Amino acid sequence: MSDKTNSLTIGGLARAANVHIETIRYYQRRGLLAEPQRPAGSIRRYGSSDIDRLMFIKSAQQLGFSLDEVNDLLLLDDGTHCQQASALAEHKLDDVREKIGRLKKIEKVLGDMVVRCHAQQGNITCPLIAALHEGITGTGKHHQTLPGEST
Amino acid sequence: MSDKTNSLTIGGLARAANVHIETIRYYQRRGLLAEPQRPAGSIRRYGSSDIDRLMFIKSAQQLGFSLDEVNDLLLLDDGTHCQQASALAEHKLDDVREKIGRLKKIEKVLGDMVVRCHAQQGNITCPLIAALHEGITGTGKHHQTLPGEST
DNA sequence: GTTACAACCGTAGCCAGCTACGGAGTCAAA
DNA sequence: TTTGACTCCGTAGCTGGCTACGGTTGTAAC
Repeated sequence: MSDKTNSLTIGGLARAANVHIETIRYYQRRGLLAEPQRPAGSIRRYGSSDIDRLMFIKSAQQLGFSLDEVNDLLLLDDGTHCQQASALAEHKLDDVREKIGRLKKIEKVLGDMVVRCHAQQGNITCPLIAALHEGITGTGKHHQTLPGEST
Repeated sequence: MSDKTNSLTIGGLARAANVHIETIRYYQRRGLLAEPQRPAGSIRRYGSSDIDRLMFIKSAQQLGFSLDEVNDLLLLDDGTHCQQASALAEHKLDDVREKIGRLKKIEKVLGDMVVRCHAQQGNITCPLIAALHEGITGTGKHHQTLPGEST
């Protein structure tokens, strides 16, 4: 898991991978990143493989994978499990497309409201406020009992 | 704020508005919903205006407004502040469009990866895993120090 | 050898939006 | 009048991904 030049301190690793020290610790606690042995009362040292791994994690996160999902991807890290890896990606792609779909519905509703507001400038009843009272339909999932659902 | 028929208990209001009792309490603590007076050692009663208000909140939430933003909208609830209200909606519309844009970039990257995985079935190095190692660019905001940023 | 900066480590806090718990009080029906 | 369901209220916990704190130990430069 580590190369021959494990010379970085945790601070050096953080700078090299452009993450916070506490993020590294957090990933170690989550099991995403190994904690190197401490050589007899000394401090831990890190190498370029740790930088790579952090970059991998960050890349996957940018694509919308949660840390749990990143963990799954890391298990397929040897590159010989292409089917499983692409299945994860396809699943994520579905998620992303569903989110886009919901956001587009929201975009339409909001856009229509704004247009109506601009058209009715001066009118006493605001179409936007009125619409909120009447209830919005068709913006996708009910948010009722679905916390963590972000727009 | 309340009509003549304040007859609902909090449980009845929750059923009528299709929210959890604890959600109502939470909104009261947040100041989104008034707490009716308790008539001398009795329990609180709610009316249809409270149902309306809950529906308003839920509608706005479905459009992606945070509870703080919903609070702002509720201040414009008399319908005579159409400009301010539509300004909030336009701002939200910008947010939504930005999110759509970022998700579309992610969709493209993920989609390309999946296609390449399917094309290279059997190859030893998985294109997806390789891409994650090489780093992803152009998927929008850096997630570095931006928690709460959801895909 | 001292000083100042890092690393280590466990634990607590942050954000939003709830959700749960527990003990006490209230209400309505039998 | 008792029973059982409901309300009240404060407070704690949950999710995910960090971020911060504070006391102790290690390290490197002068």
